[in-house]
Amino acid sequence: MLKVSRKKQKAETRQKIMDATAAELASGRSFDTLSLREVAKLAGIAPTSFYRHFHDMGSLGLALIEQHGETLLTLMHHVREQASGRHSLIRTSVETLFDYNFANQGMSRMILLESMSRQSIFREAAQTMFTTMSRDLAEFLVWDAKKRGVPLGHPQLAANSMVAILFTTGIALLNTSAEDRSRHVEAAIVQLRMIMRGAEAMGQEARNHDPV
Amino acid sequence: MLKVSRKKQKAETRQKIMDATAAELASGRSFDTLSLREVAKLAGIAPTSFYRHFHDMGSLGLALIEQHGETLLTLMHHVREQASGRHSLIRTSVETLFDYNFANQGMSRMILLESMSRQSIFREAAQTMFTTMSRDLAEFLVWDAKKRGVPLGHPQLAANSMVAILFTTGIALLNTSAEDRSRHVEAAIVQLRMIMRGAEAMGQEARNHDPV
DNA sequence: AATTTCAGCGTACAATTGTACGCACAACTG
DNA sequence: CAGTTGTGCGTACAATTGTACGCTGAAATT
Repeated sequence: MLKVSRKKQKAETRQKIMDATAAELASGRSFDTLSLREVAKLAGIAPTSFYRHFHDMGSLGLALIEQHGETLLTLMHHVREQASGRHSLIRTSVETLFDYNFANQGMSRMILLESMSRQSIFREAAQTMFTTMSRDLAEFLVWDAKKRGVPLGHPQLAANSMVAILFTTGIALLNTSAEDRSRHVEAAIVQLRMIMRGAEAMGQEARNHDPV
Repeated sequence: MLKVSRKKQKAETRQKIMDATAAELASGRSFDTLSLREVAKLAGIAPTSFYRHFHDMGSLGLALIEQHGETLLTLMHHVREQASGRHSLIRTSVETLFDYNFANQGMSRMILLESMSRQSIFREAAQTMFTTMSRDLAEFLVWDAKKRGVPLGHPQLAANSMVAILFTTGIALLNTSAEDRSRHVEAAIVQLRMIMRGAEAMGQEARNHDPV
C-alpha cells in the first residue's frame, strides 16, 4: 500500500495537533490561554477540522498528559534497570529526569501547573501521574535499602519529598541560564541525599526504640 | 471629615478590585483566563473605570503578588518570635502557614503557579518572594542549630527543600477533603523533620571529616 | 464663588472566540 | 464499479474581548 490509509492519515493529523500544541506550550504559553482556533492554525488545519480529532480543548489536554506520563514512567524504569549496581543511582536518575524535562519543557510545566490548579479537568490526571511516580520510587527505595541492609524510616514520605524536589527544581531549571544549570543540578542531588540521610536516621531511631 | 475624600475613595475602589480578583482566584479560576471586563463586573465598576486604577491586568497581578508576599513574610516572623522557646517550632510554623494558605487560597495558588510559568511577567515577582522566604528560613535554621549546639550541613539547601515541601503540600491541601487534611499536615511535619535529620547527619559527617 | 481636576460611566468598534451547517472529494465497502 | 463513509474546508453568527473617546458631576483648588 503506497496510498496512505485513512486511519494512518487521521492518526498523523492527530499527532500533528498534539505536537503543535506541545511546541507552543514549550515556548511559554499556558494551556488555557490557547484557543482552539490557534491550535488549528498551528497544526495547519481548518478550525472546524479540529473536531474530527478532539471533542474540545479539554480532551486534547488530557491526551497530552496521558501520553507524557506513560513515556516518563517507562523511562525511569529503564534507567533503574540499567543503572542498578552502579555507584550513583541518584545522580543518573536525576540527570535523566532533568534531561527529559528539558526536552519536553512545555508538557512538564503544564503537568506540574495543572496538578495544582483547582477546578481544572486536568488536575486528577496530573496528580495520578504524580502519585504513581512517588509510589514507584518508594517501592524502589525500600528494595534498595533492604539490599544495603539499612533500615529506612517513612519511605513513602521520603519519596514524596524527593518527587516534590525533583519536579520543582526540574521546572526551575527551565528558567535558568545554561551556566547556572549544573550548579542547580548538584544542589538537587545534595538535597535528595539529605533526605536519604534523614530517612536512614529515622529508621535507625525506630530500630533503637523498638528493637527486633 | 464626614465626606469621603477623593484619595480615600480611590483607594477603596482599588482594593475592591483586588479583593474581587482574589475571591475569583480562590474559587478556582486561573489568573490568565480572567478578563479585564470580568474583573470590572465583579468589582462593580464599568470596564473602562478599571484603567483609573491599573494600567492593565498585568499591573493588577503584580500588585496582588506584592501585597500577598509582604503579609506572609511578616506573619512568619511573628510566629517565630512568639513561638521561640516552645518545644515544636516546626509544627506551629507549618500550621500557621497552612492556615494562611487556606484563608488566601487564590493568591497562594497563583503565586506558586506563576513562579513556574515561563514568559509570565509575574514569574520574577513570585520567585523573589520564594527565595526571600527560603533565605529567611535558612538564616533562622542556622541560628537555631547554633543555639542547640548541633552542626548543620547545607542549611540553605535544607531550607530550599523545606520551602518546596511547604508550598507543594500547602497547595495540595487545598484540594483535599477536610478529614484527610490533618493527616497530610502530619505527613508534612514528618517530612520537614526528616530533612532536619538529614542536615544534622551531614553536619556531623563534615565535622568528623574536617575536625576543628 | 469660580475654576480645575478626575473617578466613573456609556457608547462604539475591530478582533477573536467557539461552533453550527453544508459541501467536496478521496478512501473505503460491498 | 456503484455506494457509503468520513476527513477537511469555507462560510456564518452570536459572544466576548481590550480599549478609544467624550461626557458628567462632585471633590479639590484657586
